[in-house]
Amino acid sequence: MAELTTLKRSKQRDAIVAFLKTRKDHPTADMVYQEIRQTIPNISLGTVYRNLSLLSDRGEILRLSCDGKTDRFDADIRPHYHFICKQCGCVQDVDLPYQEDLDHLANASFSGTITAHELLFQGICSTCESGSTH
Amino acid sequence: MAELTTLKRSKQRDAIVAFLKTRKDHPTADMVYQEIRQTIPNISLGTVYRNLSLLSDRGEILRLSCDGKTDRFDADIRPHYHFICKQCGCVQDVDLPYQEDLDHLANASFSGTITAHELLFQGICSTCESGSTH
DNA sequence: AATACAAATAATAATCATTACTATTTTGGA
DNA sequence: TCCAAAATAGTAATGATTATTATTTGTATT
Repeated sequence: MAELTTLKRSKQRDAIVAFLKTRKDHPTADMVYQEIRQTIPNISLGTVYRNLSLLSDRGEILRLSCDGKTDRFDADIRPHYHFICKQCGCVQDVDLPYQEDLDHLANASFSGTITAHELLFQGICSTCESGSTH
Repeated sequence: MAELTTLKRSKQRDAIVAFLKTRKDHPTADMVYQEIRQTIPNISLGTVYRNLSLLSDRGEILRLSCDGKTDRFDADIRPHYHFICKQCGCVQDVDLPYQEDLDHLANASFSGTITAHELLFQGICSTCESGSTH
């Protein structure tokens, strides 16, 4: 996975990272693609996927699997939790510090070794709550 | 999603549920298919997918999205946590009660309404630890 | 600045998991 | 037994992602 080859910069990869840093909604690969096309019209979708995988393999961005469907990407690599709205499917950050004690608690009765966890909250986002469309 | 149509029994669906109840490793749709074929040789993969979706929509089984790739299914519908091995990818149950306080903590600083969460632990399973293959 | 070579790209094809379609069969109540 | 709804097998289609390949680009070295 994470081969340690020498990276060479490309304006495509730079644009992908720069775009991700402006966003807090954890875009999918296709959302990144649609956005970068505005400035680099002939960028290939494969290039977007390859760079997103390369960057997350190297730990420069986070890959999130919130629904079973498409992965999302996050330029904020600090450990933090996420929320997904059951109605509109939007993904947001949750302002709750990483709970290390969960790893200790779980390890106590686990046969292998637990080193980390991912926590995904579910519910209804504020937008869906106000505009009652159900 | 969850249409409330009258169910009619089928030996295919019965076999799927019965099989899932014998397993604690949260099989994928294809694993279910491969197993059921042993007793119902001409079962269709589409039938397996349709029934797994139908059953999880009705809350009779759980659908798990542990890696970004393929969904897994669990006949144990009580809220509980899971573990995925970073080395072999196996999925196991974690013996830790559902932490309701996490939902309260997260809600305190959240704009919408959080009703539940999913928690996935990561690390190395005991099998990978003993057989050191790296 | 020119050279050289590895890395990156665009474009396309291929793969994998999953869903949709359709004609036929099965189920369970009238 | 009869019938309509539900379920099925088999197949085609979809959507997300990865692989392939010929060409282009970045950067270290002359």
